[in-house]
Amino acid sequence: MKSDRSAGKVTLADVGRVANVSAITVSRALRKPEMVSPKLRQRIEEIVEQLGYVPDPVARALASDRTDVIGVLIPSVTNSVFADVLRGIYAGVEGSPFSVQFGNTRYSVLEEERLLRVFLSQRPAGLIVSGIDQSETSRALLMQARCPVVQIMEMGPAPVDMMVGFSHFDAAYDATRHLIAGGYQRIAFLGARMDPRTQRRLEGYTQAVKEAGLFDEGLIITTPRASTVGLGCQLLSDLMARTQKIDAIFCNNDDLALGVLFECQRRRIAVPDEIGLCGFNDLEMMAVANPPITSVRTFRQEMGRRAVEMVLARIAGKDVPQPVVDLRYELMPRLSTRGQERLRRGA
Amino acid sequence: MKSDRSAGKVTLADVGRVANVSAITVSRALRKPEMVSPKLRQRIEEIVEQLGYVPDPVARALASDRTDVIGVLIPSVTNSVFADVLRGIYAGVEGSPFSVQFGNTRYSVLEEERLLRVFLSQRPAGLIVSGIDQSETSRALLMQARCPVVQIMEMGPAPVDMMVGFSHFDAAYDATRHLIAGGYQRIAFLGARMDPRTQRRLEGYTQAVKEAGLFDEGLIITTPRASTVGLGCQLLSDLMARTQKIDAIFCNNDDLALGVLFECQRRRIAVPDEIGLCGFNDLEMMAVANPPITSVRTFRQEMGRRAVEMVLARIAGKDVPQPVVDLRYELMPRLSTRGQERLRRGA
DNA sequence: TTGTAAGCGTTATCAA
DNA sequence: TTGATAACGCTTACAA
Repeated sequence: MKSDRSAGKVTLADVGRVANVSAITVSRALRKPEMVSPKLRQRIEEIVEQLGYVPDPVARALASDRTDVIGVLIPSVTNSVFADVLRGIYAGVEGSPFSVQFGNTRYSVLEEERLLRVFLSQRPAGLIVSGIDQSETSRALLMQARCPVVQIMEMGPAPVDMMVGFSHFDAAYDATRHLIAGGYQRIAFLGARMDPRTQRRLEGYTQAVKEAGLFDEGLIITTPRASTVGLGCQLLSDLMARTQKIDAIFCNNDDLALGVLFECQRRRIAVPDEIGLCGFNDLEMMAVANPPITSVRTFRQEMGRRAVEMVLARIAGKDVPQPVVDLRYELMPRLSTRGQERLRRGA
Repeated sequence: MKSDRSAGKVTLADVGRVANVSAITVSRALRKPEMVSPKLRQRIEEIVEQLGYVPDPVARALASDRTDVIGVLIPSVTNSVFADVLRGIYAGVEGSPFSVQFGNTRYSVLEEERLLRVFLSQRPAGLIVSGIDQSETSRALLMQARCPVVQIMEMGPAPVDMMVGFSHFDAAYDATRHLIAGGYQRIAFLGARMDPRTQRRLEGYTQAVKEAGLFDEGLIITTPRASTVGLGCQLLSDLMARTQKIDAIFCNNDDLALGVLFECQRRRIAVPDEIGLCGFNDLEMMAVANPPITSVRTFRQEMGRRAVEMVLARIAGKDVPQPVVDLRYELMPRLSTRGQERLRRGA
């Protein structure tokens, strides 16, 4: 007599009983069909169908010491950048037997460490973590992890295992070069949140303006606050209060850029004729804003998809020929940075 | 001798061995401290610390027939509305021993049903599902679920168990009344995605304009495509191609509204003087757009938080005095719908 | 307050 | 190709 705890639950043994075989044979018929004779296999499949047997992932996990869960650690659920990465990750596991478990580190290295311990104690099939700035301990935990690990969002010299991302430094450097090439001389930088990736973008900007002899610390405004459109408005106000002598603004992301655009509209500052404007990430709205806003396109969904692909390949025992993938970025020049050009052309 | 599968893993039995007690006592010391004598409890805690014992959730789940996982089924990971709900859900489980497992139904009732089966087979501690339009089967599955269930995002007459949301019909009705009260006569409706919630908003709009004798089917444009800012631009173009005789637009969400604003700017259509504009959800950017855009504020994070609270209360065996919570909405009138007023005042 | 015994549903191991 | 047995680490039920 079955205990009432397992009320109604159909088990491998139940199927086996009906099929007159042992539970393990049913298990094999489902997991490794080639190990069971075709005739028996078919019979078992029918009975499974008929009884409505559903494998129990918890029991499987305990017995086999592994799960079908890929752990994902990201610093934010609301930041649309990470929402896009998540979408890519979802697309990646789609159709596979694997599922995804997220952890929100809230930009905290310590919280990341804590979550990592929790995740690792749960025998993940794979681990995807954001960035390359883990704590020493986290890094050690990841190195010891008995599953594939992918670091996403950035490129770095010492991958824990696998890596897919792009250089935020280079991306910001190139965007700034674009502004300089367009004739802008007084290029401000607006940065929010200032997580490691934002920091690197600031470094890229700094290097570019320094090389061009255009560096001015007074043109850099940063805040630890999370970026929003409203913050973009405010940072522009702060900037204008500080100095009127700017002719371009590089925003560390598109939310800020949109806010800057709105605030410019309100202040009757012409974009791009008086101020050039460049965002980062190339959110969908950038291309249809008025004017369309120059941005740096990043491949966020692709990043998630590739990370999952790499994990799955490794799990499948396949060789991953390219364990470090640089997805690059693409500068999307639009009207918002054509001010100097137009002026020169006498527009 | 321990098998090598459990390499290095510290178990309850290990702790018990060192403490000279049985495994079950250690288990109790950790889960129900009041059942173990203070002295022993403290000794056990020390040894746990010292040995670095971490409870194994998989084994616990198998033995106790329940997990600490709250399943969440949402139709989209990218839609910022659901991203906000997720944030609320995260905030809700924060600090509790519970974790969250998401499933993305991609607006498909069938996919929802499939995921529901998967989730239910995993003994969730609770279930949070979106909307009230589950399939018959899903509904039956939910009714049978041996865990608390919360439907979020909407209000409806027959909750499966608990419910927290608001009436999309009422919200849209009130927003449309606001436009009518402002003197607008030819009010268009722009709708994307057309999921059940959007449909109900369309119904609310329809009722309001019909009551006012302002209904005109030609003013309604809908598309199954997902809403984006770019789509807002395009729908405005479609609308203008169809008729010039409109003086206000109610967009079924803020993305569309923003696109409409940009497109109006491009076409030199003055908002609000020529066309009034109202969005839905009141995303952060609405308040800082140029002009600020009227919208209907919805309490998305709050919805997630409350849903989790209700689940946790029920798990804790507490009575949930209010199993159906209507979070309402708030009309946020802004400059974008003051056109007719201003005209009347001769502005 | 503590312990014993018996599972939970599956898979690994070894044997037939 | 199939099966018997023993885990996996924990908790429930019952006993002391």
